[in-house]
Formats: sequence, C-alpha cells, structure tokens
Amino acid sequence: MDTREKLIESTRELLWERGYVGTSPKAIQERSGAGQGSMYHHFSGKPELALAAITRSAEDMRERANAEFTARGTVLARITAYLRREREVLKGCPVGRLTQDPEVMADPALRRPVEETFAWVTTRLSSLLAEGVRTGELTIPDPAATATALVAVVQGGYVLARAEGSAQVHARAMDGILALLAAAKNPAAATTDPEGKS
Amino acid sequence: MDTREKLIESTRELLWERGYVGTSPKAIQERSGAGQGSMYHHFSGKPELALAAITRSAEDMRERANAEFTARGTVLARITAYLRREREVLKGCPVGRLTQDPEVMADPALRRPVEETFAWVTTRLSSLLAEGVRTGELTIPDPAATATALVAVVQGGYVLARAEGSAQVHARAMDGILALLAAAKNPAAATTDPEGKS
DNA sequence: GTCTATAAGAAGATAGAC
DNA sequence: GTCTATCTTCTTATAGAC
Repeated sequence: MDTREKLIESTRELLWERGYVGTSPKAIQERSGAGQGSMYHHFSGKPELALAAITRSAEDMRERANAEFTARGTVLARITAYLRREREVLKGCPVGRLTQDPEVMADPALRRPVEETFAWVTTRLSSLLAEGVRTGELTIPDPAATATALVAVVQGGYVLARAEGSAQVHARAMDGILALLAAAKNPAAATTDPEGKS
Repeated sequence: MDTREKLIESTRELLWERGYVGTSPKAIQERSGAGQGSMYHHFSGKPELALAAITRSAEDMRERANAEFTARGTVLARITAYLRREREVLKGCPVGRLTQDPEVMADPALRRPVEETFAWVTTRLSSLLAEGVRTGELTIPDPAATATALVAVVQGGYVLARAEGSAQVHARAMDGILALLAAAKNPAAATTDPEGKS
C-alpha cells in the first residue's frame, strides 16, 4: 500500500472512530506513518483527504448492500440478509455517523456521498419491496415508507447499541422489525420459501 | 436566568449542534455571555459542564416520552403519539447524537445518562406493548424486540432526515413502522378505539 | 515525494487582581 | 463572582531544503 493509499485508509478509520471534527491532520499522519510534508503533497488539506475517505466508505456501503439485494432468494430472504448482516455494530455506521458531524453536513462536497448513499439504499429497498408486492410475496401498503423504516432501524440500531455498549441491542432491533415484516408475508407465497422455515 | 443557568443551556445547545468534541469552552462563553473566569468559577471545566447539560437533556427526553406513554387512549394511540411527536428532526436527537461522540462514550460519567435514557424508553415501550398484548389489543411475538425496533426507527429517522436534509424523511420512517404495527392490531379490539378511526 | 522549520490562532485551562 | 493575563499544547497549515 503506497503512501497516498495509507493516508486515505487511515482517514477512513479516524472518521469512523472520531468523526471529521474530532480528526486532526496530525492524527492522520501518525496513524498512516506519513509525515507532514508527505500528507500535504498528496492532498491539499483535511477536506480533500476527507472527501476521498468518505467517497470510498460510501461506495463500500453501497457495494455490500447491493450484493445482498441482488442475491438469490425471496424478497424477504434478501431483506433479512441485509438486516442481519454482520456489522461492527459498536463502532457505528461509517457513513451514518457522518450525518452527526456539523462540518461534514455544512460542506456540500463532503455531504453529497452521504446523501446519495442513503437515497440509493432506500430506493433499492423500496424497489425490492415493490417487487415482493407485485409477485404476491408481500402485502404492504407503501413500499417507500417501509423501505425508509427499514434503513432507519438499521441506523437507529447502531445508536441504541452504542448507548448500551452491546451489539446484541442491534440484533434485537432487527428481530423486532423482521417479526413485524413477517406479518406482511402472504401465506400463499410460503410454499416457495427457499429457507424452508414456514 | 442566572449565569450558571445560561452556561448550562448554552452548553446544551452546542452539544446538540456540534457534539462534545466540537464544542469549545470559548464557544460556550460566547454563547452564554459569561466570561472565562465566570465559567471556571461555576464549573471545574468542560466535562463537568457537559455532565450538567447532558443530564438535563436526558431528563427532558424521558419526561416528554413519559407524557405520551401515560396519556389516555389505546396502546397503539399512545405509541403513535410518541412516534409522530413534533421533533426538531434536522437538528437530530440531543441525546442520541451523543452516542456518536468518542469522548462522551469514553467517559463513564457522561455516558451514563445517555445509556439510562435509552434503556428507560425501551423498557417503558416494551411494557406498553406487553400491556397491549395482555388486553388483546395487539398480537406481537416479542414486545422487547418490537420496542427496541421502535426506538431505533425514531433514532435512525433522524440520521436519514439529516442525510437528506428533509424532515419529511423522518415522518416517512414513522409511516412505515406504523403501517407494519397496524397489521399487528387485533380486529376485535377495534371497537374500543378511542380515536374512532377504525 | 518526503523532511524539517516556522507560525498564527484555537483549545483548555490556571493565577491572581478586583 | 467576574475579569484580565498567562501558559502549554494542539490545529492546520506554509516554506523551503533535500
């Protein structure tokens, strides 16, 4: 990994752990092993480095979600895979936490990847739910609202888990929403349940 | 409002807007109108001031929720009131945002009010849901998991709304979870619906 | 590309006068 | 109780040598 790459990855870690406001150029230099001059050679400053780091984290998040959304299986199976995916719950969401950072939200360039990522995930989930309704697998009145609620539970699960200091709390939130979602399942579609749990 | 009080309230605002890491003693002094010496006369430093501010915000959050949880009406009506309460959505949750602050989470004293508040809200909601199951109003398999999911949707709704820059997103998340919850309503209990909407 | 030197201003206080 | 002075360390760079 070259210097530029190490700078980006170190910034990603620090933004995840401490946010933009809580991350100093000095901390980035120390973690990456790059010197002062080296950092300012590759990037004009903290904002440009942060943009590279945030963009990459946002792409990462979309790629992971996309893998689950496009997997084989029923709509409910794919949504369940997304909700129950293993996460570093106690570290929080690398993208979601940026919404709490005043300087990220105040800078349109830094904010854009965050905004686009949540819009993308919500839209994809909404399409998935709509597909489930169309095929008769699910009965829900408003796929867009349901999708928003699903993404919100994942994000809020991080908040509660961090508050309590326990990753289990996130899992419990997923249990809760999945139990409610299971009630929207059309019994007629149960025969094609690939998990054989019905 | 005396000086001490102005210091606490100014700190509350700044913690809400910028978090603990992003809030400096100087900013607190400027917003409150108190001088350097005055601030350090009333409080030993930033951590003690933050503790007073966080404690008060946590009490505030519990009081508001308690008012909705103990109101008249069906369990679902009370939960709906809680979820749909008017909030300063784009500012985020004054307590929830603290879970993203590394220095708050690292200090047991600052962290305790945050942890206790979310535990309290979740427990109260869980009891409410259990009451609904007992009276036959609702049919849900696991009230504790459902309660966790409900609090998570509220918190995650803030995250999504801030990401998109729109309070409507929070409302949409509430629509989504309430639609799922409505499916858990026992038709037999509809006759006692005090809102007369059934 | 990387290193060291330098620097203005903020962060987070302490000390002592009034 | 409040004010001003002082202090150390950190922040976020810039300049110029190697």
